[in-house]
Amino acid sequence: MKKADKHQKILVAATKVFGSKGFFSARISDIAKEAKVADGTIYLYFHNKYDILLTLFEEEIAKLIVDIKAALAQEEDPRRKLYIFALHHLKLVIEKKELAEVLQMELRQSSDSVKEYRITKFVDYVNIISGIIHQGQKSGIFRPELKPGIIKRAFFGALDEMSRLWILNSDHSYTIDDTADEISSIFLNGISLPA
Amino acid sequence: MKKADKHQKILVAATKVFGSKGFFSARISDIAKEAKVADGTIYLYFHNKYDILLTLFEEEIAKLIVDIKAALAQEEDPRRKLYIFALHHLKLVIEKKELAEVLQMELRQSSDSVKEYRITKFVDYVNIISGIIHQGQKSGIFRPELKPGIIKRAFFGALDEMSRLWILNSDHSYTIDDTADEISSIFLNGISLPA
DNA sequence: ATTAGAAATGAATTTCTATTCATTCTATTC
DNA sequence: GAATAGAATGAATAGAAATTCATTTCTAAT
Repeated sequence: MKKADKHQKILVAATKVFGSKGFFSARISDIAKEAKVADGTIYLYFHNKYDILLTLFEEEIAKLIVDIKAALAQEEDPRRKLYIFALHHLKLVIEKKELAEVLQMELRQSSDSVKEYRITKFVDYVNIISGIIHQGQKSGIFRPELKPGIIKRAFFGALDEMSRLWILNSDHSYTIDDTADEISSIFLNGISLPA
Repeated sequence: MKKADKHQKILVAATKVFGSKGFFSARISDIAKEAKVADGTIYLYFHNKYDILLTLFEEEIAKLIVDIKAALAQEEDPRRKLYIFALHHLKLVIEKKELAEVLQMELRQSSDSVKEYRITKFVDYVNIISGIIHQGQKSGIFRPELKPGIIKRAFFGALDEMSRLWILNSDHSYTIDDTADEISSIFLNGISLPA
């Protein structure tokens, strides 16, 4: 097995274990077992437990950004773009459940040391939303008085919360497409009827 | 000092410590020190570390529900109610920063054991939102085709994400009122201009 | 003032697990 | 097929903290 393969294999295992038990409750030996390597082997590829989490986070968000940007490039209309972003984000939850769980956690971990780091890659991701909003305001489609900085957070928060619902419940009354549609519709048109 | 006081004193200390270091990185001895009691004393009031977190969560959410319901009772219009909910939720972040941090974490902790429990009280809280939506749909103010179950999550998610921003950043460009206003405005009216 | 019972203490114990490293395995080269 | 270097192993170590409990301190009733 190539070196890169084992690195990857450990990351995949770690994603699974972190996703199900959470970072702190996850044991190195759990990850090792899942990856079918010895405990010590993990330290040939990562500095320590936390390093596994960070690497995971970095690499996966980077992939996500590439994917979503490619999908958005196909589309001109900011309204459609918002929908596409929602769809992509929610798809992640279906296709990479464990990863989604890890991201959710990692983002919230309130430990001062974690607060420091984190940011960079994730900020890039969320800024894709404000880019869309901005474009829509420039072309006169979105209300100009709204602050992209708030909207991006609100939109991301809404999606993130839906993801959590998906992860926690197993019922799944709604499809991904319906959910993406409803969320983007709420943001685009609001919930009030015209007076 | 009365027994109940010490119970409370430990909870307050725990809120502070959990909020700043996170549940797992928080030490019982940190909490003891903060509460100015001996380590062992904590075990006279709580079964274990996790029990502190759960109690905290339960008691505080219960208070929050009472508060917010009282505020809502003053108001008839569902649109105003949504704003009031937002305002109250965001105020929590200002007034009880540490508590807000604990709630954020606790909600996300993905460890199967935690997933089990959690729910009850928190569900009650979020259901206040769907109650408002429902009322608005019944009285013909909100679009009837939207699903309250999704909206409540989206709305809560948006607020929760704003809270996180507040906790993480110290810049705070916007006031609480403006933010509550903007978030509820987005939900009520959407971001698109009339065609 | 005495004292029984409750409450609090914090050093000692126990448990748990991340990390290390001496040893073993594997594959490549001559 | 022996030699060598790189990779992998997993038992042993070390450190950290949750929890316990023998002892001390406080409280209030008589």
